[in-house]
Amino acid sequence: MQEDEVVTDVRSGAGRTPSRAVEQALVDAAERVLVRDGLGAVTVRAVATEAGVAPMGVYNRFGSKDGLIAAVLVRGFDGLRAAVTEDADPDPIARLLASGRNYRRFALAQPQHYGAMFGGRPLPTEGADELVAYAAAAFEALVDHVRHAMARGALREQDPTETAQLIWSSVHGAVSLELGGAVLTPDPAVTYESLLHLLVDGLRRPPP
Amino acid sequence: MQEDEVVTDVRSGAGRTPSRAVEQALVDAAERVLVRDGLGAVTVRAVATEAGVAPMGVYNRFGSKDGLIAAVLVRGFDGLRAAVTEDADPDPIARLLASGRNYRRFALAQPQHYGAMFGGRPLPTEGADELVAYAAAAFEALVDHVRHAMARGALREQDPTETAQLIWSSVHGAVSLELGGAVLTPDPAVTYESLLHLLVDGLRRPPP
DNA sequence: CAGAACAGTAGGACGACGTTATACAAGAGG
DNA sequence: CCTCTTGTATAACGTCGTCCTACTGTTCTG
Repeated sequence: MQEDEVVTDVRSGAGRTPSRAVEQALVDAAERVLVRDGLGAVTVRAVATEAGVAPMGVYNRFGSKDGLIAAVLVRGFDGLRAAVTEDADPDPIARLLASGRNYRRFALAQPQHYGAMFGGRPLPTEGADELVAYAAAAFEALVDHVRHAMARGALREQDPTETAQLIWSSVHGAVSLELGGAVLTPDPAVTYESLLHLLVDGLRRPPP
Repeated sequence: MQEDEVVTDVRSGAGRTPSRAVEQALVDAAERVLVRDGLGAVTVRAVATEAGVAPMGVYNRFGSKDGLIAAVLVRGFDGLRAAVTEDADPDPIARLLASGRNYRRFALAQPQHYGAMFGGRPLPTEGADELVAYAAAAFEALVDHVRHAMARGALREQDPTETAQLIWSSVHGAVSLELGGAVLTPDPAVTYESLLHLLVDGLRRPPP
């Protein structure tokens, strides 16, 4: 934790520290436990057992339980960014709609990840910088789509961050409520689709 | 827990059980601890100490820690309903906008409550019925505003629940992200105002 | 090639948590 | 007056996150 230890060379994989594999195994195990048993079941002992290492390994590698969870959430944010980025339809509006649908699909497919990413209150302090960077990258992907749409004249020109924030707020709220079982309409998918169209229609460039 | 014990009469307040006061004291204490130290600090022992009773009182009165927290959240949802209901401007659109602003004001004024109401994942099982009822009442207040606006011809006619769900999703998402420090625009209040207008404009009855 | 220095591991221990079991005090019914 | 129910208080159990101590294997120096 003091300062970066300069590793002179990489040693072709399993050289200096044979424990980079342990690091990977711990994150894998934590992710498995998270998906299988929920965030509450992600305990240091359970993850260490699942990974086949001693509980102390968590503290050697990640500093604390929060550091380990942060490593898992980094993967989550990266997956979210990938979901938002894929299906880059050339048509700007189609691309935005696809991003919104993929956002929801990701959240419903990885509800435990999504809940831990946005529901768990105090974001882990350990490894928070990396976490924020990955979260910002996911948001930036959305901003890029907005910029693309504005450049093509498909969305009203204004600060892209402002517009992206509006979209993210609405989309996150809808997904968050749906995961919490608080969507009271008969078909959440239909309501979500209405929301997406409400957003893009409202943000469209008004006809000349 | 078996079945409803029929209390023959009310006994003018402090009759049969002198512990209704203890119940009140525990909820008050839990609320104080929640506001002062956050949800994580709401432990059975801490609340009992704050209320000046033994930890067992929590289990006698509420069955579990979750039951106690549910009692606190009932107050929270009631406050949220009150916030959404107040300022019932006769103009439907003004009323909707005021509700949205009051919703955010409530969340920012009671961030710990709001976080526990929507952020804490497994909603407490104990007293869940009452909790759901109060949450539904808050949502129903919004549905009423939407119905009022539709009846006056200010909003496009469709299922009011559907429309209210759209509004709630967006508003909750914005507030939730703001409480989590994830609003990346310079002035969250301005962005929130944009969101409110985007919603009401998009839901307005199109000109004839 | 031998010994020193050291990062990483293993296991147990500490305090705090939610919860439960056991023993005790106080008011209602006969 | 005795009994029985009801609620309280104390102490304990198991698990959690975290830390301390002893130990092992590797890496560098001579």
